[in-house]
Amino acid sequence: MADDTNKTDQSVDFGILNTLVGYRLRRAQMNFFSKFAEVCSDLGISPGLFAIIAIVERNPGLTQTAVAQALGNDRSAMVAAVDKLEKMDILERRPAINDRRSYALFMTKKGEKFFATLSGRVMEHEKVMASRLESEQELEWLLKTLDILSQ
Amino acid sequence: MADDTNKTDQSVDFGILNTLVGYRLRRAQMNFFSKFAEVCSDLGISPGLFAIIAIVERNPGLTQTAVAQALGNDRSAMVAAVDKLEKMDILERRPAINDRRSYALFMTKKGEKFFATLSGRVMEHEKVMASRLESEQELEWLLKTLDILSQ
DNA sequence: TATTGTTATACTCTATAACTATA
DNA sequence: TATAGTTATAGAGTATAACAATA
Repeated sequence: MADDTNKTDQSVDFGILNTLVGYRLRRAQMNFFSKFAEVCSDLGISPGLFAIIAIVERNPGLTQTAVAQALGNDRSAMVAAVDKLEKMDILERRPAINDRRSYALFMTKKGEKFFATLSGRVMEHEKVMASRLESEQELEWLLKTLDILSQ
Repeated sequence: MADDTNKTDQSVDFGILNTLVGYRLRRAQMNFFSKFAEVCSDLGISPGLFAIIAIVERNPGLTQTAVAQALGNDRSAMVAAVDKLEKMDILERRPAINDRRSYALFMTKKGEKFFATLSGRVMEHEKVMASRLESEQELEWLLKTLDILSQ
């Protein structure tokens, strides 16, 4: 099977890719996403939905558009997401009191409990990954660095 | 417009998201991808296509499946990608000499020049982003850390 | 039996444009 | 005029299953 005519997978040279932050970011993020799926897919929650819940839980009363802007998503993508979360009885739309065009988003009681379970699992996974780093200081440095590269 | 009934975007509390490496990775990677698009979309190259070219350029003769495995993609996704790159006269399929099932991938002459232009642009963008870091040492540390988190 | 390239398919994510009702 | 939510739509990316040719 292996010969010296066609290269085998083991000896692949990644060349410039090894020096690119962009490529390494992609690999690391893909790994985090697949681990997230292992931990949370049975609850029907994707990373994107988790982010929405986390924002609403901390900022009750935000409109759909405000949540979208905070997360860097498009308004239109919020509709199906909030529809799903409302059907799952995790959060609910209430008419905004001062603007009849918009809805304000709030957690349900079940949603609060659900988020506690969910964030527990996510933080557990984060701790496992963070344990690969050398110190708490290194984790803080990584978070700060990723934030600098996000703008 | 702004009032104290519904929160405005400026005051959004990201809560747990601020502590999650997974979320920060996503934001940073989205930023890198949109910058990559600004720099390379006029050449018709996405980050995924760039990675394929970079691997073939450094490892001429690899099969489609070998490239897919190296990049963590599925075989089936390679077909359309290689079709496109072949139509762009960047790389070419040649029958593998010892296995009539598979093709070996090679750069064309035009592809070599194209890749030089392309990687020049990408590295320029990388330098701009890396200049936000405090030192060359910090960049090395970031690349190493992202690699650790990719497995 | 297993593997390569391929096709078909489907599902998610994302982005755009247009509509309505309100502001 | 501008904005919020919505709908329709289209594109990219990704994953699975199955098939023919070949190992």
